[in-house]
Amino acid sequence: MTYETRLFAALADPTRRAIFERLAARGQSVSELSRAMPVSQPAISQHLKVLKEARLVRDEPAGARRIYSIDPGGLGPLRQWLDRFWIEQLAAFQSKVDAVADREEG
Amino acid sequence: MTYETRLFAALADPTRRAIFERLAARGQSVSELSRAMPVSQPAISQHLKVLKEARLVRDEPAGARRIYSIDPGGLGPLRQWLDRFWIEQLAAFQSKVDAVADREEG
DNA sequence: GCTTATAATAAGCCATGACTTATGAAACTC
DNA sequence: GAGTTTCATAAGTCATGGCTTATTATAAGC
Repeated sequence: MTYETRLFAALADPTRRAIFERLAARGQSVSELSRAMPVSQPAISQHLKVLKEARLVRDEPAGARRIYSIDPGGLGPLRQWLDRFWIEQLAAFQSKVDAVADREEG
Repeated sequence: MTYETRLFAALADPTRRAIFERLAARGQSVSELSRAMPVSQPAISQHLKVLKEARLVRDEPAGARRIYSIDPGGLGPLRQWLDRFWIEQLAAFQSKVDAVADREEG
């Protein structure tokens, strides 16, 4: 699986996005997340694994706990992907503008 | 299913992203897409349906054909979602800066 | 040291999703 | 108008994904 696909797939699940958004507000442990969410602890751990493999999240041991938090640059590739189309759309728009200009000249 | 989920889910499939990227370059018909891609015509139609429901793509009849193209504002919600975290991350950074400033003052 | 808390992994279940072939329905081409 | 092209939908198959309960490993606390 491509890294890009991993990224989009990680964000495609609503539970996983909810976890990500919680972590964006504040880093926290697995148990804290699982207490706040309507799924079991193993489910949370599995989601965190997927998020981590997509480099959206990182973890750090803290005693028996493990604090998960947002990986700061994690959304960078998503932004880059998005910007590609921003550019392309601009280019497409520009060529239409040019076409009109040419028509009015000629 | 939430609209946001539909959007991410639509982009999570690599074949579907490939279709989207082709259409970003140039609007084209189903048959044209299916000739260029390694899946059957029905598969293409099914993918286009998903992309359309995510408002990433629109279509227009042209005789027996049907020309699909990018929906211009389709990526807007994705950008907005992304910007939310951009802001949040900035805010988190700012509070750290403030903390350091307070420490140096006190 | 024994118990308790925390989190990861294993195994199994069920729904969904991506694909296929087959078919039907419009619209053009001659 | 018969044949052809184009596209959507139906139906079926197979793999994957998200969840559960059960279990194990590691660290804390008394």
